Amino acid sequence: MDRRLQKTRKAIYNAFTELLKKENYSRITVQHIIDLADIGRTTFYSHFETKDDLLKALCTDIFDHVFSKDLGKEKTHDFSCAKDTYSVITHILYHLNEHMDYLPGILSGESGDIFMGFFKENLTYLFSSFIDNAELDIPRDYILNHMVCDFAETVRWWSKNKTYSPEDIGRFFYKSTNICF
Amino acid sequence: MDRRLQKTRKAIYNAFTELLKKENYSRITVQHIIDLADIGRTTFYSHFETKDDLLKALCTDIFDHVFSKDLGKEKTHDFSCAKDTYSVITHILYHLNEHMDYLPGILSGESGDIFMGFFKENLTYLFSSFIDNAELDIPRDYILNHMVCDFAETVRWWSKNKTYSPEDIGRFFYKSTNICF
DNA sequence: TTCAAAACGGAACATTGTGTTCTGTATGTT
DNA sequence: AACATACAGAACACAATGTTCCGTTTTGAA
Repeated sequence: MDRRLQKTRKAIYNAFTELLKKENYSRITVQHIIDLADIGRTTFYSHFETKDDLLKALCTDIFDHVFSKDLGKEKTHDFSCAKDTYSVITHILYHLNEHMDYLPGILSGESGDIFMGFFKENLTYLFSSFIDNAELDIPRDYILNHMVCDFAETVRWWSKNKTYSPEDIGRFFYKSTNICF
Repeated sequence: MDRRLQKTRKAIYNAFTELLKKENYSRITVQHIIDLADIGRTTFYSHFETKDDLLKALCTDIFDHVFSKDLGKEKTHDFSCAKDTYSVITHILYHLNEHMDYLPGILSGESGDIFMGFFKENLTYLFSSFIDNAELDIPRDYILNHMVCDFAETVRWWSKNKTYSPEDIGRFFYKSTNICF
């Protein structure tokens, strides 16, 4: 409720994402964030325990926005219908696109693992409903991991080839991943 | 030529891989390596500039062994023949299996990026010959990245599910990647 | 066998980044 | 206005890195 809390929290977020546009997560120090956000050292550590903690909070925000908001009201979707599957994927890509300017700064090193952990967790939940009818001689877990990593790596590739639209990327992914779709 | 050089170098390597079996790369300090290898601090830094430098040297060793040794004499292979492609993949998996006990310690964080960088570089070179005949409406670069990441992530998955044989993993990969094979 | 070059060991050091603690000030809520 | 708390700033302890200096041991060649 205290405006000060939200104000400094936002200042930290802005400084963090701003720095991520120019530099990789691992090269950013807490001091950089503090300086750019123009706050005291104590203040930062009263909001976040560590730099990783800040990153996790940012990831939570991103994926709450990307997944729950859209996919929550998509209960009507019929995942056995290829068109709906495609539209869900494109929707996710659209929302990720909003964060694309600072995503490359996260997608490497330990921070990449943290981000991908959140991403895969959400994707696993989403994709697991797609393959319950599969009866291949390949472990279900392998297939699920395969699809999730495939999509996640597609996004990583996209972050390095930003000329493409969400629709393009969705199509690339959809066409190259034949299994269970 | 100096036996001391090779002796301490081997001691460092052994200590490093031994520590990687129990702990992630990022948690291992130079001091740990020094202690286990039973060498002086100065000695370590006369061999390797940094901890990352040591990792890169290890990666070079691994992939020189995995790729060049086997794939060098496989010039006879006809990559348009599916059977040969499969055998090449299985061969790579066989050799990677020799390092599987300490691979999980590498495959996370910054060290994972470094390892994957070497791995993907080799895979890209290998796979690029597979898809020159493709005329899809998807960027060639995307497809190549797709296949490389697919295989790399398969190995990563394998490192967490060690109950499977190289043949199993080769089959999983081969069956789930339809494109260009 | 001798001897110079080198590799090694050990201790100390500067540096960087982290996370904590303290004290005093400023701000928001009631 | 008054109380609570969020903030600023400086100082601190701690951990890990990479360097420097100096003395000792080993190696390979003369």
